[in-house]
Amino acid sequence: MHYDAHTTVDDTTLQRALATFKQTLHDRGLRLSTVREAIARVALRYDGHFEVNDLMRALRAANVQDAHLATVYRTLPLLVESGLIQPTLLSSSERHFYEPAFERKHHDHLICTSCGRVVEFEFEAFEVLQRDIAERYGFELTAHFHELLGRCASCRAAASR
Amino acid sequence: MHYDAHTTVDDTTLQRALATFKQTLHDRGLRLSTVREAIARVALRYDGHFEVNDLMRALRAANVQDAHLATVYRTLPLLVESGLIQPTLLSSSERHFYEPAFERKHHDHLICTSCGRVVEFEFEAFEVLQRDIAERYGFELTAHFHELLGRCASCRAAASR
DNA sequence: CTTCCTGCAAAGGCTTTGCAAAGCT
DNA sequence: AGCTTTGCAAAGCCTTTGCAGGAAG
Repeated sequence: MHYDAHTTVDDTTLQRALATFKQTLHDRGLRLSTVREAIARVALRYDGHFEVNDLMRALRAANVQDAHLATVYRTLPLLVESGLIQPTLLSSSERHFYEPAFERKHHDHLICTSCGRVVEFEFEAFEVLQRDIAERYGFELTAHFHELLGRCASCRAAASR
Repeated sequence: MHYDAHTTVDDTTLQRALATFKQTLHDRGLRLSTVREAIARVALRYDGHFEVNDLMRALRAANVQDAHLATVYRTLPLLVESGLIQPTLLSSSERHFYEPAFERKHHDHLICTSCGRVVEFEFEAFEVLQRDIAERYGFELTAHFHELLGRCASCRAAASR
C-alpha cells in the first residue's frame, strides 16, 4: 500500500503518548507492561496505515520478538481507547486497519482503487457541514468516517494510454 | 437494528432491476438462475440494512428454502456489481452489511452508537465538496463512504435523566 | 502476595473453495 | 452436449478466549 509521506512522531511526543497510555491503563486498573509499551511505540511510529500483520512485522523488525499475536490483538483496543491510534480505511473492510492518531490533526482519506494509494485530506467545510447535519437530526456527533474512492491521476494516465 | 422507514421497491422497479441483473450476468457469460433471481428479489425488497444472516432469514421467510448459504455468498458480489444492492455501514465492520440500491437516490448514514438507529441523509453540498477535493488531488471519484456516528436525541435525553 | 499479563493452543465466526451432481440453453 | 450453477462439506482466515505460568506493583 502506498501513502503520502507522514511525519513520524518525535521523541517528546512519543513520551507524551506513552504517558497518556499509561494514564488510561491506570484509570482502568491496568498496567503499562513492557510488551504493551513496545507495541505502543511501534504502532505510534508506524508510517501509514497498518493492520495486525503489518504491526507484527514491524514489531519483529524492531526486535520485539516477544509480542505474541494474541497480545497484539488484546492491546490494539487499548491503544484506540487511549487515542494513540485510530481505526481507519474501513472500505477495505476485509481486515481492520489502523493508523497513528496521537496529537495528529483529524483527516479523511482519498483512496485510489486501482493502485491503492492513500491520500489524506482535511477540509474544514466538511466538518462544519457534518455538524449541521447532525444537529438537524438531533444527533450529538462523536466521530465520523469519510472515504473517497476513485482513481488517482497516474492510474488514469496509465489507463488512457 | 432500527432505521427510518423506507419505501420498498414496487413491482415495475423490481422487474427493471431483475432485467438489469440479467443483463449484467449475461455480459459476463452467466445466467439468471432460479435461485439467483429469488435472492435478488428478497435482497431488493429488504427493508433496511442487512448482512448475510439477515438475508438468509428473509429468504426462509419468503419460502426460498433452497438458497444455500454458500450460494448467497456467491451471489452478493453479483448483486453489488449489478447495482441492485450496495455495501454499507462500514463502521460496524464486524460483518459485511448491504442495502438495496437499485434506482435509489444516493445517501449517507447517521448512526446512533447508543441505540443503533440509522438515519439516512443526503446533502448535495457534500457531493460538491467531495468532487472539489477529488479534483484537487487529481482523482476521479467512483464512490464514497460517509458515516456520522453519535448519539441520537432520544438517547441523549435518556442519558441526561 | 495479590492482581494483572502473556504465550500458547484451541475454539469461534464468517467467508471461500473444491467437487460432483443437477440445471440451463 | 456443453456449459454454468448449486449444495455440501471442508478448509481458510482473522480474531477471540481459557488457562497456567510469569511479571509487576
